[in-house]
Amino acid sequence: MPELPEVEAIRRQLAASILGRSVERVRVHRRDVVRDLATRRLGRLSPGMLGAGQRVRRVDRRGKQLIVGFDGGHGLVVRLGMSGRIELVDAGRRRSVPPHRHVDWTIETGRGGSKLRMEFIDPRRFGGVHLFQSPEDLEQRLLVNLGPEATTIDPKALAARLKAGRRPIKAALLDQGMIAGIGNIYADEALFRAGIRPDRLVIDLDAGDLNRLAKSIRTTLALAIKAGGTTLRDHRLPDGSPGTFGLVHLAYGRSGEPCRSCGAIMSSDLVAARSTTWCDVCQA
DNA sequence: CTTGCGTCCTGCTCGC
DNA sequence: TGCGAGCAGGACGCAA
Repeated sequence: MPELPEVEAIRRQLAASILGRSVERVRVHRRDVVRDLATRRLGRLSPGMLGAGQRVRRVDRRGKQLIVGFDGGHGLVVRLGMSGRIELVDAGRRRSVPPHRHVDWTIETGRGGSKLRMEFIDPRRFGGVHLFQSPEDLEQRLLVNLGPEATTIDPKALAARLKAGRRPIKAALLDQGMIAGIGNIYADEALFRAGIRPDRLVIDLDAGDLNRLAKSIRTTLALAIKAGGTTLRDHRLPDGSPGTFGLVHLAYGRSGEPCRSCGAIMSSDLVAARSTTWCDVCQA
């Protein structure tokens, strides 16, 4: 499940390979993954709307969203959802078509005619490709409801955003309008590192809690990005390699196992309708 | 307004 | 061994 670290690791590989390159061809194999209101506004979906015939001018990220921009300021936002991934392969290499490959882009590399193929693959189809017409359209329509970036969150911004909500802190962390980029894995990891139980109500957190939480969010995400994210099953970097952060998870997926800090058996339950794991001793 | 819950979708795991 | 139920969850729509 790609969260901020997975998307950022993907973005870095992608940018290194396709930034400044020309898109020769775009093929949409499943129209309904191109989910965009703009499509309806603009009428027909054309390859040019997905970058065909243009250069890649930006490869950015906001929260969990991957942003690819083309000449003229238009572009697309890839949401990976649960099982989505971006694969980058040599277009000349013979290989079987991966199942659930919904869109692919053929990209010129400028080196002796070899070409790359970028593929959007998403079995569960919780993800999709959203089109924007300009940087303003991107900001105002696709990114407008996102809170501040989790990678750089500070205690003040965190407190201002959370206010005094009467819901579990984990539910607030999963809310992209509060902070952008955190999902189920990194919510559990950050809360463990901050020593805060996931079911603590936001209103019950004090300044010390928020300080530790903001810091743990930043450090957890930084470490995870460096590791290429967490590969449970689906996540792969564009070159096919897995992320290795799962090897050093302290909370997520460790229900019933000994706490890596104190040795107590890790507890788990549903919080915010998501499976949640924590340590009763280390988190208060 | 805030919060909570059902829905989408496929593939994997588990139990009988 | 085979098969069906249960589970995983990001974002969104709707209800209270």
